[in-house]
Amino acid sequence: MELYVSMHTSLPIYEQLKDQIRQAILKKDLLENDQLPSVRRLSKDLSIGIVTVKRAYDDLVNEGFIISQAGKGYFVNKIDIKRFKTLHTKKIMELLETIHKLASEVDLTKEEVMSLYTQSKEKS
Amino acid sequence: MELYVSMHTSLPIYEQLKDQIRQAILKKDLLENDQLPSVRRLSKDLSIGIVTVKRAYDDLVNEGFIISQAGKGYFVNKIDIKRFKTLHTKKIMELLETIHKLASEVDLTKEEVMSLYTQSKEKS
Amino acid sequence: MELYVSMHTSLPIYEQLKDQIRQAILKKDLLENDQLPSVRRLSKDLSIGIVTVKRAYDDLVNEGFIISQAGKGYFVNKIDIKRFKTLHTKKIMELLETIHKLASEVDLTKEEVMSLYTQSKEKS
Amino acid sequence: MELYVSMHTSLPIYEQLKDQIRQAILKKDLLENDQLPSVRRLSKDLSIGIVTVKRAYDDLVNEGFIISQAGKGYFVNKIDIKRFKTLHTKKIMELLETIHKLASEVDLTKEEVMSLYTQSKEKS
DNA sequence: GTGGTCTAGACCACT
DNA sequence: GTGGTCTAGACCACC
Repeated sequence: MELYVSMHTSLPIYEQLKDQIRQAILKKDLLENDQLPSVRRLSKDLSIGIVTVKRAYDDLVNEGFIISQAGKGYFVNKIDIKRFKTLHTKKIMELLETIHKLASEVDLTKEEVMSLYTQSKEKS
Repeated sequence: MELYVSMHTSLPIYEQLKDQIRQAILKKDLLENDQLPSVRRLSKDLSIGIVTVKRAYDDLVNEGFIISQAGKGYFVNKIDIKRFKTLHTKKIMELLETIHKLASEVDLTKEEVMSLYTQSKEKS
Repeated sequence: MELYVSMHTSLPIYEQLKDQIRQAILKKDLLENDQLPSVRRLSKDLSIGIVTVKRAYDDLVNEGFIISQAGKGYFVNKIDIKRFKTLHTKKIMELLETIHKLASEVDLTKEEVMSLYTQSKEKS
Repeated sequence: MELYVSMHTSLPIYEQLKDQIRQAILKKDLLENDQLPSVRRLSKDLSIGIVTVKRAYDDLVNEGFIISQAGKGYFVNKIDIKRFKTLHTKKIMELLETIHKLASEVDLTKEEVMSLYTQSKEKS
């Protein structure tokens, strides 16, 4: 798998790494039990700090995407994609309800909110 | 101003009060320095607990809509409605970006998110 | 973590709790995702009312330090301490500008304002 | 008395007017019962809207600096400068206490806060 | 078990 | 009179 980082963005490096690895797992580019590059190796290849890589890996461990095996390395965890999607959709619903409340306070219609959403998609 | 609460809704009483007072201020039914009903008075009039009224008032103080003067009462604060709307829209944009990120992780299309939003509107 | 409250101070109990928990998070004694004592537990341990504990926790949720998960408990939120300090300093600057305006209206010199600040420090 | 407004500032025009008139009264450039320029006159002289002038005058009436006499105009009110100073100093003390609390949360020393104050003075 | 909401009192300090 | 704080219960829904 190919990982890369950009210095020309406000997104922290470890977040960039997390996003890519998460995506790779969800798109099945990385499969269960696949080993991730070692912290030192990735640090060298991308010319970034060891701590930064460690931070990304640790976060992903916390999120349940990967597991750490002491002395061996980090490996892709078994993911229940269905459950993952359900949780994500639930989170999105919650955010939408918050938005709905905020929107009603400033009299924004559904169409205006959708237009804002399209804008936010184009930005990224 | 007329305030009322309904027991036949899932919306907490203090949220109902907050919504009504917030709207009254935004619609200029309540003007700067207007005094709100005292906590005890409103508690009696609506047959609800003192703490419930206070909870609503305190939240509105936190949101900057009203101010409290110990020993005198609660009063409508000076609000820059334009600034308020700008901040609100900005907050909505941020939430939409978070949603966009989450949605891309589970391959939800714009249309599917829109449909979820419509659902969340219908619930309330 | 050890929490305690004193009845021999004018500082409200919930403010004492908030201060201690906030400091613990900022000093990294409490880390992301750490669980706080349950409302009932802390209420019993400190011999204070449930509502008082909840008031402290809810305020900290509002400030973004912790999050609540219904049915599970309160947990330390992900905090960007740098950003937090920047925002705090900005807020202080704004207050100082307000003070500056007020001070100029009553011809208070910088030294007199400084002296008032020292007094306010001694009170607490 | 000379009044002027600048378009090259973020401060609303009516705030600029209020500041100048308040200052004039406190510096005794305007004395009790002095008549202010009529709303229409000032609006023409400064090439600003009637509503803007009215807004400034009304705010000053609210603050107790001037009074409106229907059909005659606006006049400087009797000001208890001592009381005014006391109230202002009290307000400043409150703001300083808020600052003190914020400062202690981010470990800012008294000296650093004072330095920020000096900066805010230089900006204006 | 947990938090979320609500009630019905109480006492204090300020105006 | 007012708000500010606090207690000691209660019921619900979620996990």
